[in-house]
Amino acid sequence: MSDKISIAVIKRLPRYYRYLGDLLDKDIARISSKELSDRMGITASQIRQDLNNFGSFGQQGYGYNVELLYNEIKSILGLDKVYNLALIGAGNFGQTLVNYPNFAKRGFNFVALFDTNPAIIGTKVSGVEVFAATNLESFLAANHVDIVVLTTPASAAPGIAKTLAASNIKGIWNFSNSDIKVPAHITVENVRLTDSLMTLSYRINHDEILQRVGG
Amino acid sequence: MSDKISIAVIKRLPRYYRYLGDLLDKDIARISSKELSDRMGITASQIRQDLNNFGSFGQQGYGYNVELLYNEIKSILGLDKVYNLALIGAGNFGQTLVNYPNFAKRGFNFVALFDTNPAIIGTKVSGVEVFAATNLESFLAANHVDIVVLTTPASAAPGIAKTLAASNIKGIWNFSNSDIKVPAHITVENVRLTDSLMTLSYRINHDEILQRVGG
DNA sequence: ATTGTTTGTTAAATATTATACCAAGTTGTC
DNA sequence: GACAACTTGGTATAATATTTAACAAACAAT
Repeated sequence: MSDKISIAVIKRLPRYYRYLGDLLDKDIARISSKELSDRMGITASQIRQDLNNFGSFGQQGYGYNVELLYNEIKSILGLDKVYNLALIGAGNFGQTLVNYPNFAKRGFNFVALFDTNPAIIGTKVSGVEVFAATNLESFLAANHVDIVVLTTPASAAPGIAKTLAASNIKGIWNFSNSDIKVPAHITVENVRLTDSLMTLSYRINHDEILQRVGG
Repeated sequence: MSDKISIAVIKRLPRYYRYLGDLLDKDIARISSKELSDRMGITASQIRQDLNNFGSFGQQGYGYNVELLYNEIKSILGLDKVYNLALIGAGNFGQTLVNYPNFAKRGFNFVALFDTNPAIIGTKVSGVEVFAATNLESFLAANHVDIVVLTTPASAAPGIAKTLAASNIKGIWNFSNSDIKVPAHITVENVRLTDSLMTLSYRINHDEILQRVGG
């Protein structure tokens, strides 16, 4: 079942999840792969194949029960669980993430923030305290943290990565523009805003019509 | 030359650019594909093949001149130009982007912000004025804007997309969680933070060691 | 001159991704 | 309850993309 699912499939799951959520909101109870195909601009065949990586959720002659499939994908994505997040780098950008209500709504709860700036250490952001970065190691040792959100300048990232490597966190959501190295048991998900903007810049200047939904 | 470059190659360019910038900072004047390979964790063969999509920048027996290659990639990415940006949705997240100094440093200049919130219309963020969203269409008609940064809630996106479709902007940097539809002459680059977090969630729960640098 | 380096480029190998297909199970209708 | 219309699951196939290997040719260095 969970055997070598391609990364391309995994990256499509959140989009399926979003569309199914929309259908749920519209009280649509069932949907066929063909109908979903029309809405999403993906072939019905691919939709069925994607889903069948994880199990058989549909029924011949009927299609898929929207709510059931929604919950299946939710579970596949691990969104039926709750996660403790710690954020490192509580500047402008970091604070914006903490303030964003949708993460908490989905079970991603910030439990602590860390920074080196004395001006903000001791303050709270959305009710979450900002600690001195020097406390990071002991905090991670004493508290359960699943995911570290890294929003520091690139220069600070390697040092932090070393601390994280020795902790028992499970994942890093890395917004810093640095290739961080940690052991394989820690999963790193990179978000590279400047890279994304540069890619857009490239495509604007070389628009040989390779427009894709992936964008 | 600029014929059907694969998206995978394009997405590696910013990373090359970053590494070359680091080398420049360290006053390293030349580098071979082999050496770069060791630093970046990419095969030398791939590096050479990637670069040769755009021209012949190296020299046998010598390698690559760092500064020259850096500038070539800069030019390939279109970073030797200046772009006018308008941001729609000047909330927390939008303001953070406007305040981020690195974009301006790279030639991406915000010229106007738009929002529907009366409380912030008329104010300035980093010296850039916030206009009423109703003025968007006329502003785009009267001013040169290359890129629109879309940081609104998903619900607002389709309506805005319609306005943008009729404008002469070149690209959209879309942070809204919506699949926006515009004519092919407008390039859309999506940044999906929630999708990224969901992908991380999935990988944390199914870590079958498919750790990749792409992350 | 000669040796060692290193590129550019073609070719081969691999991997990935997407599509087509159809038997078999359901639904809904008459 | 039989029949027609749907629609899935799964396999097979096709298409595409990506990566690696290999090596002649060009250059550097001494």
